[in-house]
Amino acid sequence: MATEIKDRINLKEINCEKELTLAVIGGKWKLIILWHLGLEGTKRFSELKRLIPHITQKMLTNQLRELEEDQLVFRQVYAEVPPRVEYSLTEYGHTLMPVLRMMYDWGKNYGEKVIWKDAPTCDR
Amino acid sequence: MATEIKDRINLKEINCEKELTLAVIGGKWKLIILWHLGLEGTKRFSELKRLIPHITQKMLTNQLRELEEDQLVFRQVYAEVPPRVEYSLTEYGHTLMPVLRMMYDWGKNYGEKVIWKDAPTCDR
DNA sequence: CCGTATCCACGCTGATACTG
DNA sequence: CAGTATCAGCGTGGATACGG
Repeated sequence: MATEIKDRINLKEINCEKELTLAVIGGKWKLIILWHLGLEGTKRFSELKRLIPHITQKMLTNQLRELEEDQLVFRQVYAEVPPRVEYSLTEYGHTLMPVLRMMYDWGKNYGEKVIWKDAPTCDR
Repeated sequence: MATEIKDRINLKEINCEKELTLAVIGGKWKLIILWHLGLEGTKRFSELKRLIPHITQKMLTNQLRELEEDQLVFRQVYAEVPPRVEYSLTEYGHTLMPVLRMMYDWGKNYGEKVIWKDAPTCDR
């Protein structure tokens, strides 16, 4: 059974609304998932799996379910054989993109200036 | 012994620079700490402890150490009795504030529109 | 006042195998 | 193809006690 959204977020004992944001995007794989869906639009489950090689099937399902509960991701199931499921950002999900872009920029600069000279790069 | 910054961040297996940002601010108490230091300036250890009631001494120390290693927080020790230690944002730490403010705004709206009518409020 | 050290519980995550 | 189910490890964080 999927976790109730309030429960999952209450567990984090939110001190401030920033932490709500963190609770929602803080999952280990959520940023990449949101990034792909935001920039490239609708993706099938298997496409996401291929785009994020290191993720396990279990975690991809898990993270997508939570994002769906949090109303950032829309899940479209087609009653076909073989089954087809497509994921996309909800309207509200799109409002996160400026935040992610800012995090991207800051992280990029931080990597270059503070951590590595050869920071890892992701397609943008 | 404090964890080496690269080690701690490498453990997260960064896929993209956004996740670097997340690795740096993702600690359970780091957002509130950064927020207080960013808006209100220099704080003593005991002041932070009072401002963040639920945090344990161990975690406050821990989170501050990591923020210091990540070069976001500056730690000033005064050789006095009783000892006095003051924390403040580094110059680089200040560059995070726009990101935090954006997260604050998004989280606030998200709380109001999606989760609760009566979202928790933090001083701003 | 500002920490460190130790112990421990819990939840997140991964590996693996199975199903409609 | 797109999932569930189960089991196990390990890191994160909390409680508590002690130290300079």
